[in-house]
Amino acid sequence: MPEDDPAVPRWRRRKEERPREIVDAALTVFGERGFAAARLEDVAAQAGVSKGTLYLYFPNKEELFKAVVREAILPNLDMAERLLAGAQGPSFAVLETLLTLFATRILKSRAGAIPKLIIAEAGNFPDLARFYYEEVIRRAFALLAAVLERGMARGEFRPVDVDSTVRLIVAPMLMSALWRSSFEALEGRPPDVAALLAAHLDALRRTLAPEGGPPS
Amino acid sequence: MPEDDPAVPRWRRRKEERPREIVDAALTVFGERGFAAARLEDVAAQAGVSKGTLYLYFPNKEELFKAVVREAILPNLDMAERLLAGAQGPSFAVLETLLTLFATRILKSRAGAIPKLIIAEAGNFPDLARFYYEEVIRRAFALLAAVLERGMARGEFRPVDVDSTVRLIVAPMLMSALWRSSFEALEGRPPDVAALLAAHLDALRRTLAPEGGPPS
Amino acid sequence: MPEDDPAVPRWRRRKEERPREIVDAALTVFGERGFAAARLEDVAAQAGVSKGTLYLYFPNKEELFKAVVREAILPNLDMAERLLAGAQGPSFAVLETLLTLFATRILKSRAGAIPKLIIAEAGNFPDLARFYYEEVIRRAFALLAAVLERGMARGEFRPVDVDSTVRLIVAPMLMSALWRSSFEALEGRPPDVAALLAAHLDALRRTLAPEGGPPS
Amino acid sequence: MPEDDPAVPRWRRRKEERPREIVDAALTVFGERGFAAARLEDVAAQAGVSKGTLYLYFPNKEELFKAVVREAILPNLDMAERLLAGAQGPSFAVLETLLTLFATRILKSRAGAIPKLIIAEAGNFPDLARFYYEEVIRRAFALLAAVLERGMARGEFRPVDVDSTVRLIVAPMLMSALWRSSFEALEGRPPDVAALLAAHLDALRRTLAPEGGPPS
DNA sequence: CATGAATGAGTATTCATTCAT
DNA sequence: GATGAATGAATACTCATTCAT
Repeated sequence: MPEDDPAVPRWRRRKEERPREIVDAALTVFGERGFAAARLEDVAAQAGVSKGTLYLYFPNKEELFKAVVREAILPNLDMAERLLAGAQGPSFAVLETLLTLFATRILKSRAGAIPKLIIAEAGNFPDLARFYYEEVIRRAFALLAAVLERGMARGEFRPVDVDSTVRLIVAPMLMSALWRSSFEALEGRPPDVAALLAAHLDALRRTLAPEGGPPS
Repeated sequence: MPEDDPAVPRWRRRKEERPREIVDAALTVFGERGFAAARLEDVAAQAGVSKGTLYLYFPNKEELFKAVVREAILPNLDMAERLLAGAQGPSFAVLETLLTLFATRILKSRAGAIPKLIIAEAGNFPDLARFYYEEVIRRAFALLAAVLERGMARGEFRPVDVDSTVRLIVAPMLMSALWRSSFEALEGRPPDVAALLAAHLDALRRTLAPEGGPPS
Repeated sequence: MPEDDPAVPRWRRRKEERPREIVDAALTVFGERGFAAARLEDVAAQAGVSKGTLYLYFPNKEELFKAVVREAILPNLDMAERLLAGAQGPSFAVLETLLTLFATRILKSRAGAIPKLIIAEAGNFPDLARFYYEEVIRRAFALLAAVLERGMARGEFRPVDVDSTVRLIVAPMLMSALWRSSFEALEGRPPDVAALLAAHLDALRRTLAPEGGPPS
Repeated sequence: MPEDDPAVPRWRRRKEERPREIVDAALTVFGERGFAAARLEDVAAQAGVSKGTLYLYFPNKEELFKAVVREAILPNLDMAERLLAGAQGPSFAVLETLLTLFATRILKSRAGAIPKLIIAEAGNFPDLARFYYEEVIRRAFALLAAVLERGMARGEFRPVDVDSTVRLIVAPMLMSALWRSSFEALEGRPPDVAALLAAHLDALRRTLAPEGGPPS
C-alpha cells in the first residue's frame, strides 16, 4: 500500500490538498442549494472534514465562494484566452471552438451551476457580484470582442455593434446554464444543448456573414 | 404625541386596494432581495401595513409570490397572445412587436426582476418553479413557436428547428433582465437595451430569411 | 313568517339570547381545542356572529370561559344540592343518584370537557383555577361530604375519613371525563362508563357498609 | 466586565451530561407551564445552555417532550413490572406495593406533573397522546390487570370486572397527581396523600375480598 | 349594536461563526 | 492542526384585542 510509503506520507499530501477538496465540495453544495441556502455543515461533510476546519482555510462563506469561482471558472478563461492568442485560422472557427468548449466543458460540469449562483446572489452579496464581474464577465466579454474585431479586421465578418453582438453570442449559452439549474428537473427530457448550439452557430454564421458570401 | 391625535386614525379600511398595494410592495422587495431573503416585515412596511395584514390577504409567503407573478407577468402574456391571434401582417413584424413589447414594458418595469427571482429560487422552491414553468414559460414558448410556425407556413421564414430557435429568440431578452438585476448597479452606464434589441432583430431577420430573399 | 311579526321581532329575541349562544359556541370550541388553543374567531363563527361582537358581551377570553363554566356546571350543582336537601330515603341512594346524574348528564354532554379544560389551564390561568375551585370543587366536595355525614349519622355508613372518601367517590367520574377528552379518539371502543359506574357503586357499597350489614 | 475574563469560559463541553440536564430542565418547565405554553428559551435557561444547544440533542419540542416522558416514567414502569414478575406473596400486597410506590416515588417527584401534561395536550398533539397511550397507559393497565387476574386465580380476590376495576384502582392516584398540578397552590395545606392512599387501600381490600373472608 | 379589517407581540427553528478541547 | 459542541441572531406565522366604519 503506497500510503504507507514514508517518503510520501498520506496525511501530508492530504493537508496540501485540503483547500482544493473543500472548494470542490463547496461547488457541489452551492450548485445544489444556492449560496445563501447552502449549509457549511454540508460542505464540510461533503469534503470529509469538520465545520471548524473550513475556517482554517477560508475566513468565511463568502471567501469560500470566491475560491470556488476562481477554481472552476478562471482556468477555463485562461484556456480560452490562450486559444485566441494562438489562433491561426478563420475567426468563425475560433468562435465555434469557444462556444463548443463552453457547451461541452462548463455546461456539463458542475461549474455550469455558477452563473445561476451569481445571478441569484448578486443582489444580496454585491462583493460577489463585483468580483465576478471584474474577474469573469469583463474578461469573457473582452475575449469575444477580440474575436469579433479580429474577424472584422480580416474581412471575415461584416461590421457589427461589438457590444451587442457579444451579448447575442453569450446569451443562449448562459440561458442553457440557467435552464439546467432551474427547470431541468421539471421536464421529462433534458434540453438538447447540441441542437441549440448548432442552431446558434448557424444563426451567428448568417448574422456575421459579409454581404458577399459566408464567413468561414 | 401625535399618536394620540384622534384626527389621525391608526389605520383605515382599504379592503379593495390592499391586495394590489401589497403585491406591489412585494414585487419591490422581492426584486431587491430575492424571495428567500426578503423579509415580510419589509414588504409590510413598504405597503404601509402591519405584518398581520399580509396574512389577511395571502396565506403565506409563497402564495404572495405567486400573486406577484400573476399580477406582473400574466397580463403581459395575455396581451401578447391576443396580439398574435389578431395579427394580419407579416410574421416577422409580429416577432418584432413582441420583442419590443418585452423590452419596453417588462424590462423597464419592476416586473423585469421576476426572471431573476425565479432563476434564483427555483432550486429551493420547486413549487414556485413549477408554477412559473407551467403558467409563464410554457405559454411564452408556445406563443413564440406559433409565430415561427406561422412564418414558415406562409413561406416568410426558412425551415428552422422550432424549439432551438425559440430559445435563441428569448435568450437575449432574458439576459437583459438578469443583467439589470445583477450587474447594472456595478456599471456606470446602463446597458443599451435598444441597441441590443436592434442587433437581435437584425440577426433574427438574417437567420430566418428564406434562401431567396428577406423575410419582411 | 313569524319573524315579521312586529310584536315579537326576531332581532329582539336574538339580542337577548346572544350571550347564551356565544357561551354555547365557546363550550364547543374550548372543549375541542382547550382554552389556550381555542381561537375566538372559531367561537364567533360557531355562534354565527363576528369576532367584535364577542367583546360586546364579554370583556375578554378569560371571562368568556368563566361564563361557560357558570352556565354548564353550576345549574347541575344547584340541582344536586336541591336533591340532597329534599332527600328522604337512604343515603346510599342519594349517592347513587348523584353519581348516576353525573355519569349521564355531565359526562355525555359537552360539559364533560370542562374538567379537562380546568386541569389543563389551571397552571397558566390561576384566576380560572381559583374561580373553579371556589365555585365548583368546594361546593361539590361539600355536597358529597354532607351525604357521607348524613349516612354516618343515620348509621347507614361506617365511620370513614370524609375528605379522603369524597376524593375516592369523585375520582373515577373525573377520570372518565378526562379519558373521554384525551384518549377516546385513540381507542376503537369508547370506555364502558355504565360498567365503570356499576363497579364503582358496588365498591362504594362494600366500602361504606357498616360492619354488621349492607348500607342500602 | 467579566465577559472578558479569560478564566471564565463562555461555555464548557458536556456532551455526556447535557441530554439529561436538558430533559430535567424540560420536565420542570413543562410541568409549570404545560407543553404548548412552555418556551424553549426557558428550558434552555433552566438547563444553563443556549436555545441552539437544545437542537443539538433533540430535533424539536415534541421529541424533547417524549424524552421527558421516557426518562421520568418508563423506569418506574420497568420497576413495577419487575416487581410483579418476582412477586411471591399475596396479590393484595403486590397491589399495595405498587400504589405505595406510585404515591411516594412519582407523585412527590416532578414526574408527577406528567399526567397533567398529557391530559392537557392530548387534544392538540395527538402524536403525544398516542405515544403516551401506547408506552405508558397500556402497559400500566396491563400490569394492574395482571395483578387482578393473579389474585382471582389464586382465590384471593372475588371475581370482578377487570377493566373497570383497573380504572377504579388508578383513578385516585391519577386524581392526586392532577390535583397537585392544578389546585395545590390554591390551598393552604397540601392534600394528605397518605390518608387518601390508606383509605383507597382499605376500600380496595373490602371491594376485592372474596365473599368468605378478607383477601390478605 | 354589529362588523371585520387591522394591529403587533410572541416563539420554534436554522445555521454561520466561535472556541474549548 | 483539527474537531464539533455551543452560541445567538434572525424571521415566518398566529391570534387576542382594538377600532374605523
